[in-house]
Amino acid sequence: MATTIKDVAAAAGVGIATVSRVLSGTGSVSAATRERVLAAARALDYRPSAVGRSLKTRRTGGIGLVVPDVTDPFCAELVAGVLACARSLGEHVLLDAAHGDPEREAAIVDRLVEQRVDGIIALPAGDVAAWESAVRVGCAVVFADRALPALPAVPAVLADDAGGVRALTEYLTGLGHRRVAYLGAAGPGQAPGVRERAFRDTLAGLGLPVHEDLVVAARPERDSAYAAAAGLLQRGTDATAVLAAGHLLGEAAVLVARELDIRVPADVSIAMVDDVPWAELCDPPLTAVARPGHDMGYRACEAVLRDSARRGAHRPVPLPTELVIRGSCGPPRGARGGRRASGDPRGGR
Amino acid sequence: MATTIKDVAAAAGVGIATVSRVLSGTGSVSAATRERVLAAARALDYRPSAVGRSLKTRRTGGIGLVVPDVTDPFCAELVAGVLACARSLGEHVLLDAAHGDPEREAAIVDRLVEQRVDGIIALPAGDVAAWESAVRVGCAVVFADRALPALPAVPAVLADDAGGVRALTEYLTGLGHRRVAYLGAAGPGQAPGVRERAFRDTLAGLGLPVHEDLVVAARPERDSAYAAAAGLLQRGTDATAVLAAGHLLGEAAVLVARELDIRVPADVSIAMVDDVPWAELCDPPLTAVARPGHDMGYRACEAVLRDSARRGAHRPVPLPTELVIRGSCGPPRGARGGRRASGDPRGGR
DNA sequence: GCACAGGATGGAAACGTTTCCAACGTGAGG
DNA sequence: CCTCACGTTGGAAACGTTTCCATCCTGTGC
Repeated sequence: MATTIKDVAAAAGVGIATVSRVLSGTGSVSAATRERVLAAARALDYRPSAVGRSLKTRRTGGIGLVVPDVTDPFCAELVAGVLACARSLGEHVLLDAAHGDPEREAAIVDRLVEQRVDGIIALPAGDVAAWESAVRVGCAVVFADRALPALPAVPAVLADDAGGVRALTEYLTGLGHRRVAYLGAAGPGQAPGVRERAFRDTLAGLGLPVHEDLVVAARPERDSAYAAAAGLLQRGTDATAVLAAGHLLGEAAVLVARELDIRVPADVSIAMVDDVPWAELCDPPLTAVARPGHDMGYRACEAVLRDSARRGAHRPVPLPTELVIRGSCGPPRGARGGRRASGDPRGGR
Repeated sequence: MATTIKDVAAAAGVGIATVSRVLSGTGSVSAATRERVLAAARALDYRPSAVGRSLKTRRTGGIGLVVPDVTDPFCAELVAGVLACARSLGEHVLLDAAHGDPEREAAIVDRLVEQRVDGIIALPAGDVAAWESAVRVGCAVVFADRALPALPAVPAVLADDAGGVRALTEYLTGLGHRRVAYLGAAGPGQAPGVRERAFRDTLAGLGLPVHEDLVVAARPERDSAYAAAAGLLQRGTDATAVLAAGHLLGEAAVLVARELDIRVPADVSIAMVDDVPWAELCDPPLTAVARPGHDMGYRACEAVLRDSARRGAHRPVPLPTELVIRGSCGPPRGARGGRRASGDPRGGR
């Protein structure tokens, strides 16, 4: 059915080795033969089969990409970066979404290994065993955006989240806020993430107390984020600013504030990590920490191919973030009216 | 280096055919042998090679997906749908972005054909030749979201864009608008798209005139959209409502309106096609026509695999859209006699 | 006790490439 | 005129599977 190199060889009246040489450009062939082969290939609509080639060359030219969710703007940006790099390096990309489910992630990784991708890039959900086994069978793996502490040997391309949160915390406190809420902390049983730690450390470094009641736990999912934001903003608005640890948290904060008729930034300032497109569209535009998603994807792709060439030169320098100041943050309410931020009651509106 | 089926066979003391039978579950093997093989496979960390298998079975289990841009929320939604279906059908997905460039698209399609994907799903950019050649060599192709008029033989999964625009147009005129602008028309030399045609037809059907000066051309790209929106809204605001033909156009309209201090919906109503997440976040929340991106992706994936089983049963029924009414549209300014903006039936906050 | 059915098993071919290696001119240098 | 080098060329092996087919063995029915 499908035409193979053999058909082309027969049609051109040459051996298959010659066809291969012509089409791959290697070796030497006379100009006349080359023309004949090319003509035959064109006439027969011949498309070389990558699977035959891959079997022989032991390289598929594919790289696997595992993200939590393609519809997440940050993930999408990162995917775009990987795509861009892959294209420029002549590779293609196998994409799948794990949706935060380690089991699903394990299944995806297994499949990618079976497919013999040249390398895998992942925003890991946490299935340590699957990743271990992947690297054990010799698959190049690079993490992006976040790493797995249990697997320090796997290179990771990270953003300077801590620096971003620090800049944001300093900015808010610099505006006069003394009761800054942190939305998106780790749950009771879990270890705090880098962002939460940066938040706490920055406040501590500034000699300011961390109000534990303002550090609220939330997973980066819409319902969890919304519930947490509602819980935070409903109970008398004693926080004068909210630092959302991710764009889903920020979205929730904006939504809840609007529903509760809390004015931004007059009543409460809001800022978040991740400068997604809608940050500029909402009213007022949201101040955010931009993380270089595209760049991270691009670099992860470079790294995974470099690594697949077996030169494991880790470059653990985190990529810089940028604080993008828009209109959603101002001085704490009452700061200009004589009422000091310290004993600020829940006067509200 | 990598362990193959031969190694497993040797380790288990059986033939490779037996290993294959055990691992693929076909044929009959004694329980004892099965255990021995399984143990050997586990001990050796054996991962069957999909490329070997694909070569023999002539199916790769991969499907190609070509979109304009992964960072576009609608595309991302569609990709997610394809991913979901592919997963449930045991396939994997090769993704690439053409960025509206036919040449790039052709290169991507060529590569996917080389990779011997079981089928290709695409939001085509327009490279007719590449698609023709792909179907000629026997590759199953399904278009999604838009079709290529030059290739009527390729099945397409479409949304009822015309119905959506009609609903939106009727809604706006129903609010009393007589000067509705259409943002995102085809350029001078090009044929109008389905949406523009639906807009015109609906007005005509209502016995209302189409104001040609309010039908402004724009490509669905940020700069083009912004320029068009600025051009439209700056020249005295003679339009009382803007129908944006896509979310990028809608975004531009919102941004320009804010910069020009045009109140929405008091001064001008804005609505758009594509109910992307930020529509709910902006202020006021944007009325939009929701198109089932996820569903379209899912169905396109089903169709392409059905089709690859060579049963080309086209189902050209367009998927329904839904008009999601939020706060960005109200009666035209001055409709109530004075300049009263409050008392809108649709309170835009 | 013997033929036969049928389950279990291994050998080998095939899938479509790439690439090593041998063979075959053919022209040049001795 | 012979040899040697070199550019061209084709055969064949290898890559890792699946699967057809033949073989072997164990019961079973007569």
